Amino acid sequence: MPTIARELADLAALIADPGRALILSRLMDGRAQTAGELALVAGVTPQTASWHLGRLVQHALLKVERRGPRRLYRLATPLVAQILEGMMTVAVTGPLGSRPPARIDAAMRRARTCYDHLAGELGVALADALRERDYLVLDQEVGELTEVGTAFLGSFGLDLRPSARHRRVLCRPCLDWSERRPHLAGRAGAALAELAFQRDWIRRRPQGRSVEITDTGLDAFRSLFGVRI
Amino acid sequence: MPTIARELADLAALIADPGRALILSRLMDGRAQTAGELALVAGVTPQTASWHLGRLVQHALLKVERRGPRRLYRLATPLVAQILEGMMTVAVTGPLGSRPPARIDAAMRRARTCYDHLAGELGVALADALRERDYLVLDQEVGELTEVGTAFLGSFGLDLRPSARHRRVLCRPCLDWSERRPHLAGRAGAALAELAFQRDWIRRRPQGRSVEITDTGLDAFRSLFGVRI
DNA sequence: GCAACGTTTCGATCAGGATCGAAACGTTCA
DNA sequence: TGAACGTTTCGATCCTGATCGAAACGTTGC
Repeated sequence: MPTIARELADLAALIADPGRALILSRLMDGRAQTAGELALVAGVTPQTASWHLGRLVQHALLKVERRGPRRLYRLATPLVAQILEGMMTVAVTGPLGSRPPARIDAAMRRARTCYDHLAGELGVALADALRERDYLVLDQEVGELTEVGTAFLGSFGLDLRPSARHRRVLCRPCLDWSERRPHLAGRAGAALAELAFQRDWIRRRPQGRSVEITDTGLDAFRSLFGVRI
Repeated sequence: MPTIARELADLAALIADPGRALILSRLMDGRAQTAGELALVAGVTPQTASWHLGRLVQHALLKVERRGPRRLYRLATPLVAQILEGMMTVAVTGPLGSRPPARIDAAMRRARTCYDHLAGELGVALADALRERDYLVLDQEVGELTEVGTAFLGSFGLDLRPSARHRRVLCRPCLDWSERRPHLAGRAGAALAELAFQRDWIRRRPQGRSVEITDTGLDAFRSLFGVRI
């Protein structure tokens, strides 16, 4: 009877080291980083980081790709990001009565990417706004884009019509760990985030996965989507 | 920037101990167990188990309830079960090339409960059968009961009409870690599992969360649902 | 109130793994 | 080919946390 519990414990042990958790958290935007950069993120020497990265690759949480003399590490699959995000939600719910928002980084709470879509106050406010206009139906477990919603997003050039070609689901809720309410994920969430980057409404910060909302972005989110933020 | 990663690491450390993982795994059927029973499950002395249980309660993974001289422990919320289930999926995907099914307990793989619904070969086959008859649409991220499906399940006395009263979602996919394909969760999955217990199609085994499929159960699943198992 | 039982607290011990210095490896570029 | 750089391997050290014996605690039932 033990085996699956053992696998669970082994996986958890892999995430349980503060340095490795920092590395995983850093890679949750889906981008790749070199071993040296990740050593800085984890706050350890390169040789220690190498040991950690080796373990993460060996257990298939990360995959590595050689780019010249350096090695680029990234999350092995989107599923890994999704599980880590879920764990963060549980982690923050934490000790009863909760002490959560206080200890959370302000920039991360404001706006960040969650693998390929938007999260944080911005992500949740965007989902709320779309819902208020009846573009979207979304609760903690399921989500659906309405016809007017599809048309509305289509007016920005996003093709979100259901299609057999795409294996990926159109619209899915993703529980936001900092806001504790769902934001928009799936193909629709990813397309919206991509649009925001392209129009310079948001910009990636040099490190970390928090993003900066530009002035034009703030205007756009408010006037075009009715976001209250 | 570090804080959320730190929370993640702390949570993972909590699950990373083999004994605690066994305890959590044991409680994933949603039922409560006494401290003494859980000590046996974890394979440690009562005082060690007490130390583990204390940590799990302190970090809000478990909640405890006093029943006379003994204390009953159970998972704090369904979200905890959901996350653990997700972690198991990632854990089993594990090392490239995979060595998964071999090390997994046969009874668990055959049929088990996943908090409140059915999982394992039985759970996945049931979802497949419902899908083949166009009662259900289900992929890895979203699920929906069709009108004929709602009517079909209604003929067993299950009231699965959408309702504002129920906060809980009707139908949701849950990735099965042993089969690596989605099975049916949400209100519909829970109702179906309850039906199966009531009609004695399946029985809980004394310990663990695997279930036994009775002879009448096997007949019922095959003839009534078209399950190939 | 006392005895019995399940459970927790305390204290000491022990082990696994994270860490870094030193050195080797492998790739790129001159 | 040799030098420079990023990265990994090796070896030794150190520290956190899991473990159990012993004892205390709290509840129930007589």
